[in-house]
Amino acid sequence: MTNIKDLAKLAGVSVTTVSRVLNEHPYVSETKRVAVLEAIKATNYHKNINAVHLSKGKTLLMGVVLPFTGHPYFASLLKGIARKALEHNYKLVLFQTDYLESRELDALQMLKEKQIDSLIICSRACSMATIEDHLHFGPIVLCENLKREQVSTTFVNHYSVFFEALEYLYRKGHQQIGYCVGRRSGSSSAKREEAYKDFLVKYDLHFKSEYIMDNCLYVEDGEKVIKLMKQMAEPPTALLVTNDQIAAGIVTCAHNEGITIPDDLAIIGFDNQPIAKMMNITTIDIPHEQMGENLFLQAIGEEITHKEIGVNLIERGTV
Amino acid sequence: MTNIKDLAKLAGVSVTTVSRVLNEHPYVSETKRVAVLEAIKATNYHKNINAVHLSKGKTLLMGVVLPFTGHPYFASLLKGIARKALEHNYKLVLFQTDYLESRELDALQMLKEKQIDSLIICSRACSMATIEDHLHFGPIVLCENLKREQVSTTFVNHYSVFFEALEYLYRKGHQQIGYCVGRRSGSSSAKREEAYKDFLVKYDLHFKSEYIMDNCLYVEDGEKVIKLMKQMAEPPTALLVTNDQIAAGIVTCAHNEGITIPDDLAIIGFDNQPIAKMMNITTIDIPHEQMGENLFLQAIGEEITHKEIGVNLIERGTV
DNA sequence: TTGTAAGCGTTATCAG
DNA sequence: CTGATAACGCTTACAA
Repeated sequence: MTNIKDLAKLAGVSVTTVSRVLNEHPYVSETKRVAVLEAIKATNYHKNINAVHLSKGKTLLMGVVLPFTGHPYFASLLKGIARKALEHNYKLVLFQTDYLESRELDALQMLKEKQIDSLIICSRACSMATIEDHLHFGPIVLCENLKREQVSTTFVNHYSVFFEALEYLYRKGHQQIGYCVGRRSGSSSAKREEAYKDFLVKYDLHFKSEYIMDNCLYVEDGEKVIKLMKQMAEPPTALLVTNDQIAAGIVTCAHNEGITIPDDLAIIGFDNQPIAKMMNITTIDIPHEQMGENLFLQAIGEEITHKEIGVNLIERGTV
Repeated sequence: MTNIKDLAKLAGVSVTTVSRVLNEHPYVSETKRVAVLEAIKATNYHKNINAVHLSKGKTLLMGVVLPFTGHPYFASLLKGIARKALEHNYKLVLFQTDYLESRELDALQMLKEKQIDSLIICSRACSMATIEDHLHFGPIVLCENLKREQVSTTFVNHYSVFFEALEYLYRKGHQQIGYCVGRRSGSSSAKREEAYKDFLVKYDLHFKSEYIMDNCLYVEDGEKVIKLMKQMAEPPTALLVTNDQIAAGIVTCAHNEGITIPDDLAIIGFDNQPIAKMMNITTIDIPHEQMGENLFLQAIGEEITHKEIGVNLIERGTV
């Protein structure tokens, strides 16, 4: 494997000069430049990037922490991040955590060890204290509604979005409203639960814990939701479903079970995915790719910022 | 940022000794070990991994090239790869190519520059010649039906799988069979087209180019397929759909359009995704995660191997 | 415009 | 068991 020193010898110049043409610095005479270029061709030379990293203390590698890539929510986020990464010449190192804290710690460790320059955590499992402990090794950005001094965030205000959606359903005549989330212990779900309870108080409705359905992630979970509802003495007349995939599963399954939508059951999905359009599902459009882009930009930016992303209700046929 | 030299000074030993305790070598006296360990605690020391990489010439980083992560096929592959990566202490660098050759070249470049030890290409856009040019920089493994001397592969025999599926439909009485693929120019699709044509010849049926529908990737493409079929004078009575998502879209859409399944139209999906089970779609089970695992193992293995993965027809209600 | 030489932080070799 | 010292391959003052 030929290196910069060999090149120098071959071209009859110093390593510095070689480095200069490699990095397109000015102040290299045309003659020498050509000589070096020829040596490069002749030897099929290419840099050892690890040496560059060591020397510069930077890697142009960004870590991305997410529980799984298969879920459309994270896939969209990732798409936005990847787009900006490409533009800015960064590569992405993926950490699929399955919500295991240990995997998140792996990522934090790589930040420590300087193998990645910065870290985007799309969904956090570890404590904020742990995050803060690692902050001085490099920028960490989060995708949640938080406004700490030292951490940039991009987020949707799940509280107000949820509250408004609930009021929308209330105005449409619903008083028994349930909802499905992916992971009730997550920070977004906490905000949603808060909104839900405040909504109930405001309209003097009472809380039924069975109306909150947890662990809904994929289309097939729609079946589970319908089953749960059939077991209820007084099932909800409307459902907020935090992802269109599950909303689609519910709609399909309801159909098989002879439940009419929206008459027997109204549905509002989230994300405005293509499937929602196809199945004419009322949904809340959330620009995930744009969020991903913003996360990336924050991760390479100097200042700490907090960006709230706006959402948009798309009225279709399920309410 | 404290380094190994500082530690040595602090603990009153040589850098070599520090390195030894860091890497858990034997032959270090308990006294010195403890001294070093204490120095590590005291300084909150952590290795600079880039120096390790440079020194060792290895990174424990594996590149993964795929067009997009949102698609369930690639997501499953990635899941399998990630699982094994975790086990073997590798991290993954993601290259989302959108089938752009230039992005694939980025990955190849990183292999050259030793930033990644090896490369898994889940779906190839560049030529085999390009691949072969990079082979001596590190192992490259492919996910396609190919048996070259120097490249390991894990694959499904799309020719025979398709052929058998076609014969299955034929036995069920279908003579007008169409099919949908994601990317007709891909190597798997080429095999499928071959099988399709051979099937037609064998049973003396004639070829209709409109029966091959390209660019079907997501659920929503089901709508497109139904539209296309409605424009045909003589639409197919059965469809092979290379992904369950699209099959699901077709089933849903057909329903809306008053097309009865399987009477008016029979459907076989591919992949055996949960949605297929939920919607009772006959499908061909392909163990993608297992493929991903195998790809990873090949990428870190010494020898070149070629592994064909078996598939399994799941008979349900759409044929 | 060019080159020398000192880092960057480890690991590996080899002699003791 | 221990420690000098030479790699690893590149960047970057600094001097010329």
